[in-house]
Amino acid sequence: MTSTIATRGEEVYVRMRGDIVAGEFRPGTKLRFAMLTDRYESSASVIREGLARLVEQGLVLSEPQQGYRVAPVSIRDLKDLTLARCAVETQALKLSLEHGNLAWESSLVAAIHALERTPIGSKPSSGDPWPIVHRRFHEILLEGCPSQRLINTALRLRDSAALYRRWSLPADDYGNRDLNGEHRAIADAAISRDTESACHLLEAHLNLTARLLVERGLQEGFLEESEPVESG
Amino acid sequence: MTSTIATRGEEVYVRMRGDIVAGEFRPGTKLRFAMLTDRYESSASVIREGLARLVEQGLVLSEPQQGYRVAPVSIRDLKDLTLARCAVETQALKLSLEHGNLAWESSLVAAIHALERTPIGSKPSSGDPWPIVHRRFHEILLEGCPSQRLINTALRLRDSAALYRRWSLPADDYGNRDLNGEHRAIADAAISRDTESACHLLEAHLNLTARLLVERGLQEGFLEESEPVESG
DNA sequence: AACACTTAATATTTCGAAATTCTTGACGCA
DNA sequence: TGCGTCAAGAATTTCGAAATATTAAGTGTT
Repeated sequence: MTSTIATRGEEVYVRMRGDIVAGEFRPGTKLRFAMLTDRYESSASVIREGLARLVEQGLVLSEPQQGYRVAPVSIRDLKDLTLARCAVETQALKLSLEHGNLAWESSLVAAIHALERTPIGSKPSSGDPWPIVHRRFHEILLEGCPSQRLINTALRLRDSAALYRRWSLPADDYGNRDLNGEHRAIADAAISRDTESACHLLEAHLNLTARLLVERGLQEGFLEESEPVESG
Repeated sequence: MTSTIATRGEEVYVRMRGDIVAGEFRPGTKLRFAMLTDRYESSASVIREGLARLVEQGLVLSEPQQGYRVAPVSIRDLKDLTLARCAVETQALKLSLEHGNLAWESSLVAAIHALERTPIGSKPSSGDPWPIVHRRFHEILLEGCPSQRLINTALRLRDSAALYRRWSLPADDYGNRDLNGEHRAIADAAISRDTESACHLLEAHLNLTARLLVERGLQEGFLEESEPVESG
């Protein structure tokens, strides 16, 4: 099941990516080679290769001759990202509903079933299964789409958004929100092939998350309108 | 005007990318380090860094322990790509028409003016200005979109499509087609903020190109339904 | 001839150190 | 005190070679 990783570079890349998305490094922090070579037990060349890929995904920022840092978060960028996600995910969802076969429909039923029965973790922790089940649900939602590139684009944007979820939302705010209800509504619309409704519900779902993140982030004073340049 | 490039790695990346998009290397061909280090006068580490970024963009394929190769082309992938481009570009265009201001509108007028007056090159050559003006037109079309990420996504997909244009369409086929007319129609709809028409016209434009590429590619026997695994 | 095994050659991958650039802080001077 | 200069230190970037894996060739056996 667990695929063996062929090269050290690939392994380092996967681990770095996982650490960033999981929130091991705070957005905006400098990623020093001394630390990285120590942590991932590889030479600078290999680390650098992984960082290059992460830069391309927008998870890491490159500052020539000054190294790399975790992509900073900002309200401006969150709005930008949310707009892009709404655009891409609704289109992928539309195609998914139009082309998804019975097998896809069934896997979606399974996914919403599992999601509704997985308790929503109260605090961000690496052992919490909910984010994984949640991500899987949204992924399957799009999986009927015949364009793999479009699906990949959506998933990549989703991973960028994961940074915001991890860093600005104390998870007990989930309580104010009927997340299961939202997901159920989207799934039901999808299964009954109601493209119009499904897309609107998904868009509302994404926008609501973004709005809550902004409100919560502002309270914490963590998200800034302008991107931070310095950070200890 | 020409921005100085900060690191050798960045320069190598830009050159490799340009060479691939311009069609210096045939799709599917192996990119050997001996050749690359010689051509770009850099060590393997630097080359590898650039390749990692290109892999992330889908322009290059990585085969662990067996090196890298230029992304192969196939009809299946062209359809996948075209579907993704229609989805993303129409959404970006829609947002662009909704948010683009007068400055954007003016630059679009300038772009279509320049495009109509640039002769369409008859054969693929690096000195031909038309592809650049053409790309710029489509780029500006989207530039009113408030989400930079969405624009970037569209441009990245467009670059992947450039490989197909370069490798399967002998350019005299452009003659059968009123390209200027298509572009003019899109621009006019955009300027008069007719979102519906503009999106449909753009989608038709992209689909027609894809259809012609398939027809032409099949004639040449170059594009294959399945991706080639071997190539001398 | 066909196949398995071993060996040589070739290519990729990784490392550790050298080269380069940036950052820091002290010093001299207005 | 404030400011520019300059050296010392620290970090990034690049290289060239060592290590590892793959491919090709050769040898012997059936």
